[in-house]
Amino acid sequence: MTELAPNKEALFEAIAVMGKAFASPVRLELLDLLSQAPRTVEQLAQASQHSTANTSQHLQSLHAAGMVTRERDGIHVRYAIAGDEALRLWLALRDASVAQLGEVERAARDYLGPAVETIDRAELIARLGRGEAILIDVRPAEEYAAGHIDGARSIPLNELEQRLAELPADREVVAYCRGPYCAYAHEAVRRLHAAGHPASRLDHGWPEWHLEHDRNSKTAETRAA
Amino acid sequence: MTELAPNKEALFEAIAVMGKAFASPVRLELLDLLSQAPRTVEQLAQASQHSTANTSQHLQSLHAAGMVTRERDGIHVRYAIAGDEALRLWLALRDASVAQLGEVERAARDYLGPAVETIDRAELIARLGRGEAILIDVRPAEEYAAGHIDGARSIPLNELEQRLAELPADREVVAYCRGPYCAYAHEAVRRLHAAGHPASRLDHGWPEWHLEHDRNSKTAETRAA
DNA sequence: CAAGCTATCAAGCGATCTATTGAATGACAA
DNA sequence: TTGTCATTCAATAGATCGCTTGATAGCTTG
Repeated sequence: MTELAPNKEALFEAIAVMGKAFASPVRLELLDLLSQAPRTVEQLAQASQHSTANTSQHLQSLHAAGMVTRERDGIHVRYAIAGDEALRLWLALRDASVAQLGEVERAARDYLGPAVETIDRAELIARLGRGEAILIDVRPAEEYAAGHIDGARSIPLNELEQRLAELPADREVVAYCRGPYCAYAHEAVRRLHAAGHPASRLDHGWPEWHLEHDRNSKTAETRAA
Repeated sequence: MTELAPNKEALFEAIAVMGKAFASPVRLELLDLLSQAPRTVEQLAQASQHSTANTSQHLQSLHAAGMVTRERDGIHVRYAIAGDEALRLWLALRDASVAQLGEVERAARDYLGPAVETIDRAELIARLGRGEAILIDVRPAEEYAAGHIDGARSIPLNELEQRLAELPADREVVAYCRGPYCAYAHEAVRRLHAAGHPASRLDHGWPEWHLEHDRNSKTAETRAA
């Protein structure tokens, strides 16, 4: 057979750089945090419970793999996910893991606690249209500020009990958070039920919604560029 | 803030198992080979120029990550890509690498040689419909046997010169191979030009075509299941 | 310009990964 | 049963990775 492989290895080696980015739980956690909102190294270090130096090192791997962008902001360096393509890839890996590895699903179930009533995108839109429900974002306020579903109101999980009065008693509350494997919305629905308030959970988090909903506008952007 | 992270790590750790599968050039090469056709350990070891034991070890990582399936075939063990989801993920990672890392693209260009005329899916269908072109698959015969574009004829690259007579001189030849980063089709077009035959290259390989083309039937399958 | 803070760099140690070697398992055929 | 061959298991050295510590560079404020 004709020999056609002088540096085929180089090709796979280059792709493996990106693969390595996904090979560490720490980096995946950082990526997950960044898929909610841009953050500084310090914030990420604190959120992930690692030293600043170590966090910085992992962020550099992710940067080398093209998964995140880096930007000086005064005295800080702010990292963000590299774009919708990178976000899509991360979500695809996560979903593939869940689909193909049973372990992931078991780990998720242990972590999320008892099942709560869940509705999907179409059902949410229908209920909002009929004025039957109100939508709340139970993530931390900074993440809401960095991007949220149109029409949602920010009630971080740790403020939920004190702010129950803000929620009209006659309408169902739909809660969403970081994604299908984030426990915030599950927990919020359980607490609302405990307080006697009708509630359910949206099966998408902000990143999933963003990719799905802004697909048209984004592809238009890409086309223009 | 309410503490909600007893074993959140377990979740990322489980996802990282799949990530690790993509962290080694050797595993990526095996995955690439398997995305063309199922193969035994021995065949894979020979194709990738590694020892049998080493190849087997890497295949087990891929299996643990849920990326490949394993099946006894008499005295052999035949590995195959785990399904369209796994194939989709591999292609997504590869394409994302190419899009985001400049290095990959440079490595690819070095490897592929001078540019050749390339047409896309729609153009191929149009030309085939008008009877202007014939489509050839220049991959090894086993890969053609494991799956090929409907209507293509198998002419492995190393048999091309001897079989020029089979090609009608009045029709353009369109060649395809393993994918956009495989050199076979590029080389085939150059050789056909050298022999005075009009030729061009399809911008998709068999895996891409398969995912795109069989999408409808496959989602129907999934829905039925 | 000096102080104070954030992020990165550099070096080092332990843990993990990779490829090799040789032995063990499992299927087939005589 | 015995021999043979493909594959896997087990053990090992060498390389790489991951986290820590201490030093350095960059920006901002006084």
